[in-house]
Order: sequence, then structure tokens, then C-alpha cells
Amino acid sequence: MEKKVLLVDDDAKLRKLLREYLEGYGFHILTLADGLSVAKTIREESPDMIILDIMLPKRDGLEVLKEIRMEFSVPVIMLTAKGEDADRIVGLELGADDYLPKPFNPRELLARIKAVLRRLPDRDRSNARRDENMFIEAGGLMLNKAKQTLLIEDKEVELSSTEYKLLEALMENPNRVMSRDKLMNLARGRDFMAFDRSIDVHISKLRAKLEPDPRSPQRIKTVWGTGYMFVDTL
Amino acid sequence: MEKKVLLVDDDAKLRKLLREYLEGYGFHILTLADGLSVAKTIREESPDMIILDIMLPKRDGLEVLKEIRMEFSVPVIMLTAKGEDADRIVGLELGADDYLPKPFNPRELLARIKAVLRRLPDRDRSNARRDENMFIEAGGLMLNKAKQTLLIEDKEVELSSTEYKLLEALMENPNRVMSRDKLMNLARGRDFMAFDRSIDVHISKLRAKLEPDPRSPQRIKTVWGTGYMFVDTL
DNA sequence: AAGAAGTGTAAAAAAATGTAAAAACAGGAG
DNA sequence: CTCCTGTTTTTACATTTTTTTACACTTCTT
Repeated sequence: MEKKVLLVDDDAKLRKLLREYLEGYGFHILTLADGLSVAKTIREESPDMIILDIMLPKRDGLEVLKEIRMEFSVPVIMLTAKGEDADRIVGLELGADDYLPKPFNPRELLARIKAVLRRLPDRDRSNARRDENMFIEAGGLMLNKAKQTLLIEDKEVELSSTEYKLLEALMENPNRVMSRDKLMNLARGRDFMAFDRSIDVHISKLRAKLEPDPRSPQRIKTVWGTGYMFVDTL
Repeated sequence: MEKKVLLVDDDAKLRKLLREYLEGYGFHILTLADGLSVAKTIREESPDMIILDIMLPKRDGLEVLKEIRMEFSVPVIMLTAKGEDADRIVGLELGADDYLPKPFNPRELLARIKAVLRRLPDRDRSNARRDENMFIEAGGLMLNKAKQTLLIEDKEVELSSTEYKLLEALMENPNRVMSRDKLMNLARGRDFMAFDRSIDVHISKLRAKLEPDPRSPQRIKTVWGTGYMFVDTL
């Protein structure tokens, strides 16, 4: 999954350089030139981590870090000017997860970003443990969460990863309308875009696999103008 | 509880300085002047963390780090000479928890020691050793940690060391999706790069060894767009 | 009923994964 | 040092899965 990184630095050239470098490694980069609207940006964008220069115009990086820590637990890597021991120490004590002395090699920043992200507990559902209840049963169907397969009248049907996650999202919310937006988020962890038909296509494929007669669906109903719904009372 | 720190550095003056400084903050310090007996010392003393100079006589610090990581999961902070970017990166990739460029302020080393210990789950000393259980059993397979072999229906299958570590990482997290990034880190101790296919190749080889029918894998599932998952309920 | 908006789905295009084979690497043995 | 051997990584292409496209069909609105 593509990680979102918020970079706060007043040096436009550095912003451009790092954006290009990190985007080349599959990160989505947001930038700010000063620390004034950091909290607002975090609230709106919820980045996965923050790169924060300690030397900022208008508002010192340590100030900003303190503000971030009051409200968020997002990991922060500080960029410090060379040899500013004191700043680094204060930064670490204020809860920075790491720091990197300027000037640095982008490769090293990348290594540190990955290290920080790696030691983060997984909170996204695709990485979560799947064995709480190994099965979801509803409407004559049994979904095997571990094996990503569907048992339908003693026949085991293979599902692709997306089909599985989509069906899981539907079966865990039976008799409730799920918007395409929600389904896209649960199944693929990304945003639903207007004109995006891929959910519909996956639904179509799921129906082919689990509906006795896909032309008049009994289990996955279309709720016109809204989304889809799994019906467990057959 | 007083923490035990093993300091490995050939500079006697530095050893004396740091010992006095850190003991003043309640640490118990062990020292070694070279890397020859590091593994033995860890086994005997199970320190809570290690400070390791990268420039050592007789045996390079990176060598020593590699050896430590083969056997222990104890946190390591590397001391590097100024500006040796490459070394720092290699160190992080080999599994160092942090590094500090020389010369440094003892206060800063203290801050980093505290940071590393803080983010570590409190595991007790006996746990510093990596292989407390010799076997992992799951889904009809038994992984022999000592011999790095796999027992599958009374047949013993040989695994290469990467295959072994990859399978270990998967089997220790059954029914949980493991990203390629995480797998690369656990199995090879380095960063996963986009376009890197080596994890996939190793998975393919593992499947050939442990799946009844490698073309429809039951034990190691692909989670499209995310990673792989070991399924323990067959 | 006609037009607009929403949905179904086959098929093409794009992206990710599977894997054989070549290349690069690592660790002895001589 | 070179050669040999086994391992890992990279490459290249096949295959699978997902997304987009295109158009038929349905439902809603007026």
C-alpha cells in the first residue's frame, strides 16, 4: 500500500528533490514550506509519517513537533543542521522517532523512513490477524477467512484477493447497504473515484460465483444510486 | 531496573569516559576492546543493548553486527566515523537499531540509548536469545529451527538459509498478511525496493517444496497487491 | 415516453505475480 | 589467486488479476 509522507521544509529545492526521489520509490508526498498549518494538514490528510525540518521560518520545528505530539502519534523524522547536538536531543526527548543531520544522502532518508514505518504496529486491516473468527457464515455461504475461499453447498470456490475482501466486507455487514466508496476502501484500501467501475465488475464476478442465477441476484442486491447489500435471509 | 549495556570499542579512553558517564545514569556497563568474543559475551551476560564501533581492529564492526543478528535480537547502536554514509546505510540494513556519527556528545548517546530501549517491548533477558523454541509447527508442517529443515509428513526437506528465514517469518505470523517489505527485512535484513522480485522467487521455491500442488497453493497464499500469508488451517 | 443517470458485463489494457534460466555473489578447496 | 559449488538476485517472459473501456440495459425524472 502506498504510504503518504508529509514533508515540511522551507527549502524549495530540497522539497523538489526529495519529492522526486521518494515518489520514485512509491511514496505519496505532501509538502509544506512552513509549520503554520501542519496540524490542519495532518487532520485532513492523515499522512503515515512526517519529515520535519528543525529550522523553519515563522515557527521553529521543535515547536511544531511539540504541537504534533499533543494531538497525534504519527511518526516524525527530524532534519537537523549539522552538529546541532542539543536540538537532536531535545527532538528525541519531545518524541521524534528519528533524526537525520543535514546534509544527508536521500538513500539514507529512505532507509530511515522504511525503518520507522516497519517498526510501526500494523493498524490497517489488510495486515491484521485473520483468525479471530475464521469463518463468516451467512445465507448458506461460508467464507473461510484464512484460505480466502467460499464454501457453497460443500463446494469450495476459489476467490481472488479482491473478490475475497469485497465479499468479506459485504458479509460482515449483512442486510446493510454498503456504498461503493466504503467497499473500495475496505477491499482495496484506496479512494473511490467517480467513473470508477471496478467495484461493479468485481460484484459481477462474485455474483457469477455465488448466485444460483446471476441475472436475478438473491444474495448480493443492488441498491440503486447507493451501493450493494448482502442479504442473509434466503 | 538497571539496564546492562555492552560497549565494544577499541579506544580505551572513550570506553572509560562512556563507562563513567553512563554509570552515572544508572546503567551497568560491560566493555570489549574488539569484536572477537562478542557473541560469547552476549550469551553469557545477555546485555539489554549493545554499542558497537564500526571501526574495529581484527574484525570489522559490520561483520560483528552480522554475527550478532544471526543469533540475537538485542538492539544495537553503531558508532560510525564522520560522514561514512555508506556504512550507516549498510548498518541499518543489517539490522542496527540506530547509529551515531563520531565524534558525539555523550548526552546524545544517552538520549539514543533511552530512545531505543523505550521503543522496545520489555522482553526479559532470557528472551534476548532468538531461538527459544526449537520448532514451529503449523498446518502439518514442522520447522526445525536448529537444523533449518522442514518436516513435512515425516519427510525432511532441506531449505536454504533464505528460504528458511522466509518460511520462519511466515509461520511465526500465521493467517496474517506479510508485506514483501516486512518479509525482506525479516529474511534478509535489508530494504525491499520496488521492482525487486527476489521475495517472489523464494516464495516460488518454497511452494515447490511444501505445497502438494504448487499451482494452487494452500499453505502460502498470495494476497494480491499486498504480500503473502501462511495459512495454518488446512 | 424520452432523456438522463446508474448499473451489468464482455473484452481490452494495465498491473502484479509466477517461474525458468541467466547472471552475480559467496564461501570454500586447491 | 583461480576454480568449483551452491545460493541469491536479476532478467525475461508467461500468466493471472485488476482496472478501464465500451456499449447494452435498467431505473429514475419530468
